[in-house]
Amino acid sequence: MRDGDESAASAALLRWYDGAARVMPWRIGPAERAAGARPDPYRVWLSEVMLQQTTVAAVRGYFRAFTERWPSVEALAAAEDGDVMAEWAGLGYYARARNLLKCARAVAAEHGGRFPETEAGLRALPGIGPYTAAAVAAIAFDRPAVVVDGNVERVVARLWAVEAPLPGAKPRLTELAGRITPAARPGDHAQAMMDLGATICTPRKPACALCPLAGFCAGRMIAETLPRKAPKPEKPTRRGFAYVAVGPAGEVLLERRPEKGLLGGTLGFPGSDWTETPAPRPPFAADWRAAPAAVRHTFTHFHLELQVMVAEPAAPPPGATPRAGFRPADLPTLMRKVWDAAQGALSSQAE
DNA sequence: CAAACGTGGAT
DNA sequence: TATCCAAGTTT
Repeated sequence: MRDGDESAASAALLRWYDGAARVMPWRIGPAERAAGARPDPYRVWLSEVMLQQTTVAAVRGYFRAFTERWPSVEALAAAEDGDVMAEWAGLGYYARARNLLKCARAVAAEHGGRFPETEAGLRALPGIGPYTAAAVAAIAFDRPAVVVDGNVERVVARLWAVEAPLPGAKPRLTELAGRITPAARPGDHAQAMMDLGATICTPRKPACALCPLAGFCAGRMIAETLPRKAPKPEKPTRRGFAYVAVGPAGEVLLERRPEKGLLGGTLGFPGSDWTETPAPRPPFAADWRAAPAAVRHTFTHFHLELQVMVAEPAAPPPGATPRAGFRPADLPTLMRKVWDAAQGALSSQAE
C-alpha cells in the first residue's frame, strides 16, 4: 500500500463487502443497514466474546442456544452460574463464560441494562479487551474505532509488507490498520476486514486473484509468509488419573472445579494432579479398575494423558448427581472424553 | 510481558 | 500423526 491509496482501498473493500458479506446470526441485513438500523449490542457483544480465538463454525450453535435461552442482557444477568457454564461447555476458554456473566450483571446493575457506547466504557467491563471494545463500539454503536484482530493483523501485514514478527509488530500493525479505517461505516469496515481475512486473505494459500485489495498490496508476492510470528514453545506431556464413580441407580460423582485455572468453574470428574508422575487420588475407597483406553487431550500449552478409573459402589457416593440430572453435554470436552472412555468399563451401561 | 487459557477443523 | 491456528483477555 502506498501513501494516499488508503481511501481508495477502503472504498474497494466496502464495495466488496456490500456484495459478499457473509450472513451470520448476529448481523443485520444490508437493507436494514441501509435504513440506518444497528444490530442489537447484546448480540454483538455476545458474538464477539464467543468469537475470541474461536471459529465462526464453532460459535453458531452456541450463539443460537444462548440467545434463545437468554434473549437480553438482563435475562443473562439473572441466570444461574451453573446454567451458563453448562451452556458454554465445549466452547473452551471458560474464563470467557465467567466474565460473560460478570459483564452482563455489571451492565444490568450499573448501566441500566445498556452497554456503554464508548471504547473506554466497554473496555472497563470484564472480558472486554482492546479488540472486543473496538468491535462492539464500531459495529453496534457506529463509533470510528480501529478494530484489530488476527485477521486484520494478517491483512495489514500483507498490504504494507510488514516483515517484523508478531507480537512485537502489533503496535505498528495497529497504526497501519488505523490508516485504512474510514470515518464512515466503521463497523462495516471492521467486519469487511475480518471477512476478507477469513475468506480471501487466509493464513495459507491466500486467494489473491480474488482480492479486492490486490492492486494495493505491497506484500502480495510474499503473502503466504506474512505475518511472521515468533516460534511457539513445545508442548510437554502431563499425565493424571480421573475417577468415574457410578451408583446403583446411575448416580454420577461430579465436582465443580475451582474458579481459577484450567477449566475453571466447569463440572468434571474427581482426579489427581496433572504432572509427569501423578500419584493416584481416588475420591473414596472402592474397587477401582482401569478403563481399557486412556484419554488423550491437547490444551494450549501441554498434552494430557488421563488414565480413567471406574468404580460402581453398592451405595451412591455422597453428593453424587442423580442419573436424570447428569448430561455429558454439560461437561467440557476433556470430561466428555473421560465419560466416554469409562463406558467401556461400566457394567451398568448408563447410556 | 510472557504465560496461561480449549477446542475442532484443516493441512 | 503432528502442527497450525481462529473475530483475545487476563495476570
